[in-house]
Amino acid sequence: MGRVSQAQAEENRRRVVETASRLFREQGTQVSVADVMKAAGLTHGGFYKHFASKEALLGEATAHAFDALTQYHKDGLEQHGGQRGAAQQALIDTYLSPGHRDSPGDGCPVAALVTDIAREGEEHEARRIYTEGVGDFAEWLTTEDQDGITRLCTMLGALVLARATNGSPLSEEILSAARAALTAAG
Amino acid sequence: MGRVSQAQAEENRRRVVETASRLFREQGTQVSVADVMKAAGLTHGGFYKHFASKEALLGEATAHAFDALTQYHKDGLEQHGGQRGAAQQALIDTYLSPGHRDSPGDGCPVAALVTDIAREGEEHEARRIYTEGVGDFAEWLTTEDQDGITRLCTMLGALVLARATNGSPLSEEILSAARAALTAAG
DNA sequence: TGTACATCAGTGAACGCGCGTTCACTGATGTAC
DNA sequence: TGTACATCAGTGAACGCGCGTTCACTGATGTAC
Repeated sequence: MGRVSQAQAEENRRRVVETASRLFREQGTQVSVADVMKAAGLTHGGFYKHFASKEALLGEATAHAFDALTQYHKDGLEQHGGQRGAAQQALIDTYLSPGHRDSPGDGCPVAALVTDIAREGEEHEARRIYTEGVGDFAEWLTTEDQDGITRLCTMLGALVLARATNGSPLSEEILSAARAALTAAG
Repeated sequence: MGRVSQAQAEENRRRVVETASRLFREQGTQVSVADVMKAAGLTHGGFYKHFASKEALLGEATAHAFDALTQYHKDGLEQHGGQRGAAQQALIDTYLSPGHRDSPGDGCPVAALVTDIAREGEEHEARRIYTEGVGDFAEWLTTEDQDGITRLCTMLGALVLARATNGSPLSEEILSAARAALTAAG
């Protein structure tokens, strides 16, 4: 295959970032460059025409996932006619659903990347974006009565625990216990 | 070096498991067999005299960490003269301290291994032990008024989030917000 | 208690493999006239 | 609008390296007499 149009190249790049964003959340950041490129329908050699390094891709993939999260929050608010409380409750129910537990690839990046980010150096671009995203999410969850940070901790803790115990009845118990707690105190 | 006494061999094996238990919690399960052996003061070649595979080591290392957790709970209860509420409150304060955040290697295995375990197959020994450990921990945290599962979710969520945002002021905010919430609702 | 020898914990080189990254090459695209 | 040529996105082989695992070897330990 020879040269490809600028529009096609741009589209390919976008698809690589999107694919990486999904695979990193699904399988962790140790997914290989070759795996990402293959899943995006390309060969691995061309990777460095678009990105300086795998680290740079992680930065962009993280940013992409958090942009999607922000958009998701906006859409949710709009769907509930701007009623914050209703949008929050809907988010909580979706967040703590078996569906979200079973598809980390297009789910919450705060939960999916939490351990990988903790192990990256503090100066990493992905970590800066992550920290900012956590702050935004917590703010979004804040109510008159309840601290958003604590609510986020409970939601995220429940999701990652439900994933780690998936296959055991305990996994469902975790999701419903957290859902009940966040709904009652809401 | 030639053969080593049975007592020495047993001691070496114990040290490998202990070292692995620490390194897996600190850096994740992708720590290499060679790294573990080196940190235990041995060369990597002898590893397979003691363990069938790296997976088997992960199983034993996970079991070791959860045994230590159980012991920690028992000790805590004893130190507070068998008063469950006081022991729980002391645990929560330690759990959500910067000290625990900064030393995952000898900290809670539920938090340190959560993502790695989620990515292991459901039939893995380490996962069985992990799930059992989560159930025990949740039971230990239960009070008359509050569900232990939810409390565990909040604690664990706060700890992993504080680790991922470490270096930012948000990290300390997360710890103190969760501490306040878990103390007030006790 | 001493002696002869089998055992086996630990060593370090080696195995095939996949990693992140580089590079010479291809040939359609983009551009200068 | 057509033609000639430079550009460069994508390919696939190759790089050095570290991985999990294997193996021939060493020599102190454990045991049989």
